[in-house]
Amino acid sequence: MSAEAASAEQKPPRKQQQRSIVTQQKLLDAATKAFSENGFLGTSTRDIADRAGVHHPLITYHFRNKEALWRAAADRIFREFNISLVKAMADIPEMDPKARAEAFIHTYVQYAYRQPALHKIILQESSYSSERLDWLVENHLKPLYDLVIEPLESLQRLGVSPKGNPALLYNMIRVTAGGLMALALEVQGTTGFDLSDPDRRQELADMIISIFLSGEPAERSAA
Amino acid sequence: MSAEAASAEQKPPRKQQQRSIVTQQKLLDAATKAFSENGFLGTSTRDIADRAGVHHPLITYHFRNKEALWRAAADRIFREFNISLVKAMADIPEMDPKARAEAFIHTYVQYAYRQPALHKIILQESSYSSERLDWLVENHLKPLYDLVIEPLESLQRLGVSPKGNPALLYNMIRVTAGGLMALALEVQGTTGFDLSDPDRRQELADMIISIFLSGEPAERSAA
DNA sequence: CTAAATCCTTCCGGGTTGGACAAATTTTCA
DNA sequence: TGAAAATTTGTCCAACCCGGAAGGATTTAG
Repeated sequence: MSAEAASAEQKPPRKQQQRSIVTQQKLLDAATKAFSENGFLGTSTRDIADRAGVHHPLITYHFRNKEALWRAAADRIFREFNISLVKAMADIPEMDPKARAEAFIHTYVQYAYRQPALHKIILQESSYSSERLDWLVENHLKPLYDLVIEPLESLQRLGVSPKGNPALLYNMIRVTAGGLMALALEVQGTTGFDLSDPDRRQELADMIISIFLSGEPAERSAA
Repeated sequence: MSAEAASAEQKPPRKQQQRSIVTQQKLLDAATKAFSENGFLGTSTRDIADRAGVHHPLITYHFRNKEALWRAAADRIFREFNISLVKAMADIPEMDPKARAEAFIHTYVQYAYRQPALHKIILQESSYSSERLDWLVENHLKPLYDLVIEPLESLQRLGVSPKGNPALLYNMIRVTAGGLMALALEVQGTTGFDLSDPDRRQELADMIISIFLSGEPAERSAA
């Protein structure tokens, strides 16, 4: 809880106050929601400040400007997601790639529900090319892909995962696990399937696993 | 080519002029792109008019207001998609549900590429509940779902499609076929997979089929 | 208690918002 | 061909919102 929250530059002689951290979080939360709903261009800094219940000049104070705020918000989402992944992987032995893949999918489904912005922001930025999309790809999406693609290929060789282009396979998994969460409202309306129900999310995760990892889930099958 | 283009109410004593149809189309095209990029709130009518290369008061003239324009644009997308589906299904005998499912997937992939707004608009409107989302569900999404869900269940019973909640299965297919197109830019950047290449789309469709319809594609395997 | 960190208030110039309306232009049809 | 209808244009509006700057008030750390 010392100085680290993205605004420190050198060595601040004073430590960051608690309330400052709180408002930064509130702003990041609000920015995340707003940006994922209306995209970067469609979102105004004032809207963000309003959602956060904070005066809008605080954005300029804590983050340099709108662009930097977007970056900070996106950064946090993907960092947190990575942390969740690392945490989930920690227990599982490296020589059990199938179990690791299952953990990956469970984590993905859970995180994407808690934080649907994970996909919505990608979606928003995929509408047209922008420096933000490039930044997202370079700093978060590509690194994760590079990390995951090799184990996935080995799962294909083992006959656990379906054959075919691994990049496609990766994206299909990603989109069924996370992309569906971005559609939760519509899915609920159209099919009645309620993704806000934990059991239903478990069902989804299990189904993804059973489809993309052939056998049934290793231990936590609960449908 | 008589009166039918969404603004006719009773029996107009004069027929609609050709140029009027053209500007309506231009406006609908522009609106579709703009709304799918920036959502309803994030889009201004002036932006739409600019994209269409048309003076903005024409929006008020041809469509009543922003809301009605959104509705007309969404309506056209989903109608056209339905037409594509019907056309694709026409050839295929009703007693070959697997072939029909394959045609469904091919059509979905192709249409979602040509018109990624098909998914982007749903995505945009799924961010928060709105009358527009309700309208979308009631008038387009639910009807399609109701039409497709029963054959899909029978495919599951036949052992062609993987077991599990059919609503989930439907959405997984939908999202891998269409949702990926909304991410085309990002997929290209992250994995190098180029969805603008027809062969690649064919590869995707074939892979979806091989995963969700067990066997290999009936006749048009070309990967 | 004092100086730094944080927050609040106010202001800015300007751009944009959705929509209204009358005048100009083009097209249809008698 | 000419008059009426359909369509387009140009302009106006009143309001509101835009991102950001600046300085004074308040809270907090040390």
